[in-house]
Amino acid sequence: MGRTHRNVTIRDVAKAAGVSKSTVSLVLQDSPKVAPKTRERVWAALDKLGYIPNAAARTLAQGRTGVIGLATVNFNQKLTERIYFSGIMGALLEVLAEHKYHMMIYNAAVPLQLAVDGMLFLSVNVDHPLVDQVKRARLPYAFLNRRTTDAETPYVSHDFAAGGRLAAEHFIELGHRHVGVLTWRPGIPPHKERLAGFQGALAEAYGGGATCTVIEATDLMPAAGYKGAMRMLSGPARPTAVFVSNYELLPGLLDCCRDLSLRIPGDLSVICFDDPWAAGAMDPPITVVRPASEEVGRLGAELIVSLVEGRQGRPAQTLISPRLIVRESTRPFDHRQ
Amino acid sequence: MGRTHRNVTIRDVAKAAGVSKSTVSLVLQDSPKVAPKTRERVWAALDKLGYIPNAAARTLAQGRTGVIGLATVNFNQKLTERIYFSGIMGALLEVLAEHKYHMMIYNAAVPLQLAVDGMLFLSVNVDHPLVDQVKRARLPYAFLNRRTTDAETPYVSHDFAAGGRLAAEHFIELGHRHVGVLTWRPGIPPHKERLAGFQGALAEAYGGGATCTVIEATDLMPAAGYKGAMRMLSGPARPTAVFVSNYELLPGLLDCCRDLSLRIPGDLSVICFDDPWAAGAMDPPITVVRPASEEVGRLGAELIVSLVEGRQGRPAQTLISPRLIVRESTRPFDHRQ
DNA sequence: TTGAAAGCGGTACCAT
DNA sequence: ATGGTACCGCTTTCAA
Repeated sequence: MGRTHRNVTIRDVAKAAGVSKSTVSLVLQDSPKVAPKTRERVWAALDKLGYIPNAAARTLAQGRTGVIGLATVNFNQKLTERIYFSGIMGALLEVLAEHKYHMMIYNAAVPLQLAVDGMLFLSVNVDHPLVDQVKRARLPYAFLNRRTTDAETPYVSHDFAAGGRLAAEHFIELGHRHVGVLTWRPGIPPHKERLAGFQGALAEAYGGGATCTVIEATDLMPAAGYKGAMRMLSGPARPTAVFVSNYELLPGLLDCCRDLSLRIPGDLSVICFDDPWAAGAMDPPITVVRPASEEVGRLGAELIVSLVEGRQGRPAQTLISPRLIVRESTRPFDHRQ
Repeated sequence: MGRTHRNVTIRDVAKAAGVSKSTVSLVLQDSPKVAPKTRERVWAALDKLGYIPNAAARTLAQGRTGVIGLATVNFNQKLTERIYFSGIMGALLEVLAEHKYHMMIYNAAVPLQLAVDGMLFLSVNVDHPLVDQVKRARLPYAFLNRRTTDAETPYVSHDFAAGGRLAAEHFIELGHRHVGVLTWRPGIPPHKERLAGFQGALAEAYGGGATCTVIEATDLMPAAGYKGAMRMLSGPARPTAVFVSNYELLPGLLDCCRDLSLRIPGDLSVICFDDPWAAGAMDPPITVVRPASEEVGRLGAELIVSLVEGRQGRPAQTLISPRLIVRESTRPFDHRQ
């Protein structure tokens, strides 16, 4: 399977068809300026020799690749298994395909050979060195799942704060005053914003008259979720409602409730950020705040394509609001408790 | 963000440093043949001008891209959300990065511009037109999640039949004789093999002395799983154990059991092919046959790299056996029932 | 140690 | 309608 023979080039085809390179090139581009008879002869030669165009040569000549890059800091097992990855990925690929673009995946671990017309940064911080390289190459780019403070840098992200608010407001409506948040790395933007939104809504509704216990899991393994949940739920000042800020912590929480014989939603209301697989088929079906990852993917793809193709149509900065999906893990606070 | 200015080329750098293109090229490749002083001058110019190499030009000159392609027939929302996709993807990206390759994703929906050193086909049938194109281009390639009948075509896949057998053997050990399989499209290779393995083991153990009800879901939506499960479980000849051949059908089955007040594993033992998210945190934790997707990704990446680089090290055809993970959804058949 | 020049495989302009 | 030819940006001989 090695590359033994030289590949067939446009030149070979030209010779075989008895025409010039230019003519073959025109035929390949379906130009109307070629006489039907010539066209046929060229096609025959193309077919017979099994011509396959050389993408690099074409790119070099045209200055465009027909490829959009997707870069992230760490494409690894953990990342690709995360729920938001697959959602975004599918939408990106669908929309890019509609616009006739392929996608190249750039791993920050590999020295990057820029061979794309534009770049999407997925969950990459704005000040990452990768970004500089792309800027220097003068490639159009946009951020996904990250927002920026300036008004120029294009991005499509979730309104994480709105998501947090949604959860808090649902709890508030149900009369819960003693609530908890199970989170992870509350310092990084997406989690920080969820928490801020949640606490903001709480403060607006109750002023200081509510308690909100924030527990930070040490990592995203089920065991860490369990331990965090245990810390929150085993004490005397147990909250009556918990917002799980990251879906990967949910199984641990559910296990913990089972072990403590806490019924959901009887003893504890639960909202999960993210709508993980089978959340609706769990026992009980879990109320979630669902970020529209597909939407981010879709708009992100449209955005980068419009930037690449120089259309200025769509807004360069978009924030998508998550949706609250009420299922059966939340219920009104029972004052007789 | 348009491409206004021309990009800095090796030629500009050469002029700025007062040397020739060749010297700059040598410096870029860390060649020892350049005098230290010259090297420094060139570096300074490189830096000052913010030079970014043009990948297409380099590829054209060298005949290699440093990119491996991943092609599938339909990269869409549904696919990327499938459990095996993320598992394979993560492993592929990790291993390719170790070997300094990026990955290009080819969507069969877009006319394919071959700009890679080798191609992986993910769940693409061997006779698909895509494959022909790649063969004609004389690119090394390998199949993932598909096996071939000949002895040459390289592939890495799961031993789906072994997976089916594993499930059946577990049921047999537990004394179940009346079993069911909830499947989908039993005609396509991966599903066909699971079913064949399952039924084969059953026949070996019991000869004709067992009943195996096979129900085919109409699609992979939860509702279809529910309907299929209902057909299997609501009749009088209800099996005592069910093998769910596709994880996407599992939620429907669980719902159905709840509605029919069938306890798992008390009234029904359940094994699921695939180990979906939170299967171990469900109530009860589900016994599964887990295909080693990461392993397929890892070996697939190693394989294509070795083919591209002309090393003949590793076997070209590999089948990975799934593992049975016994949790709490299976138990011995109770003859007093 | 450095430079000149010939490709790599296309595209596109300008003649004819 | 077709052919000649000058690029596109980089690598890689080959001479000097």
